Amino acid sequence: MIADWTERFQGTAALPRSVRDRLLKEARIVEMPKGAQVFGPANVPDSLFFLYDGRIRVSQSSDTGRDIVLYRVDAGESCVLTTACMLAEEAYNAEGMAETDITAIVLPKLAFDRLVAEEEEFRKFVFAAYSRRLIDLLRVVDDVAFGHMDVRLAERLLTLAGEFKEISTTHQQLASELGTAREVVSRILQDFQKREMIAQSRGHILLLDKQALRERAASN
Amino acid sequence: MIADWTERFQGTAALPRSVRDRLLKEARIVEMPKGAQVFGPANVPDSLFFLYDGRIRVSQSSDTGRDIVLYRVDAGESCVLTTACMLAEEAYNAEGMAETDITAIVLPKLAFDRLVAEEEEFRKFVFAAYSRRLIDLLRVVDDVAFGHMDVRLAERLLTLAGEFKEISTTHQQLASELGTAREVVSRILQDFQKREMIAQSRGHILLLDKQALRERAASN
DNA sequence: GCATGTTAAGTGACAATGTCACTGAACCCC
DNA sequence: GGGGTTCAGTGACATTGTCACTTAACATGC
Repeated sequence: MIADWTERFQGTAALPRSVRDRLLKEARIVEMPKGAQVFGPANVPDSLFFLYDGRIRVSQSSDTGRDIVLYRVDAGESCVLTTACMLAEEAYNAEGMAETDITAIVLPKLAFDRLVAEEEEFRKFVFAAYSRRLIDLLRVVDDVAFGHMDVRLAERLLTLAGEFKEISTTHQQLASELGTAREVVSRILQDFQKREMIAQSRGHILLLDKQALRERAASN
Repeated sequence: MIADWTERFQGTAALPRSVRDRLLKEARIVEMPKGAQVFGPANVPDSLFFLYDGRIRVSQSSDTGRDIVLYRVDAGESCVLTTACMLAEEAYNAEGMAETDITAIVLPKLAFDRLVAEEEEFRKFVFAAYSRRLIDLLRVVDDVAFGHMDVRLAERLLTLAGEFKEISTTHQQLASELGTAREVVSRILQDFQKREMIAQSRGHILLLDKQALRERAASN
């Protein structure tokens, strides 16, 4: 069904045919349905994880029931947080959740080690993945510590909408994106509505004035 | 002055003598005074950085003038954020600041690459360093997004004091540790003072009741 | 259709934190 | 010991978080 997944990743596509053939033998292909927990506190992986298709949302939960999204893993990327936690063997309360149906490549630790040692391209790929996530997290820290909620929400609405004008999501889900409470999201969305930047109905938000949202997202 | 720095790092102490001798030739030893900026937005490093002696505080600044401490690099650790940013070649506004006089080992990227490729021990060391920092940042996100300020402050006071009872720091510096405003720190410290958990004088805080502080740090 | 249960969203009061403009106190240096 | 500088205290107010609740929309079974 997947002819040759090594095509898909920057870190593997450039490798010699022989190495790729070996990888195809060593790795398992795993499919999971939308909504499945890919990894989590009760589910620490012992292998390396490369996302072939779909999208994973990595979030952190507090004991008080609030969540915050740390970053998303897209197709073609590796999920280094699993790697990190595997290597550090430390507890953590981050969770990876399949946001769509996903197909992933699971590479045993041993094969991963050999690849990192032997193949510079792959090594670059892995380090770049780590760096990317570190920088993602720096951004999250910056937002949470210093950002204003209306700005962050406007930004997130635009991101979630992409090229479309409508988002299917609840206030609670948006709150979990940003690490805040539902009531706060409701308040701000009401304000946006009053200003005719958006229209709302149960479970849906229509972005009426993306330009205004962009301005809000860029301010302060 | 430094006989053989390769003794000092987990990633290098276990290497064969020949490799370590080569490293001693390839790396430079750098000393910086307390207060110096080790790296920063205007000062992106092009080499790898291992801290031989001293301590570095890595913090992030907002445009509004507030700061937050992300983590500290202690002697024997590497500073992977520089690595990350070097590799990602992305802008970032984190800053490394020498908290004491420091002595560091600066390894050219090429030598680093070779070492990662050839030496498993070193590779483990580097990955562990990355993982550690990722997890440090997860902790920061958790604290900032979900933690209460009094709890975080109590915790930080205990950490900064270590085994001692007195801390020499200003309210402003504490605020910069936690990513909040000086006034907030002042308010909470006044409360601590009223409860006789601490005593204050200009530039100094005396921890009178560490047990109470520990309880506060553990609560909520 | 309609009753009923469930989930989503709205509301008001209050607490915690962030921001601003200012005052007062401690220290430093000549 | 006067004058400047840094540190800390203060009150007013804005934003955000928390709580307890109400109201509205949808889903389901009858």
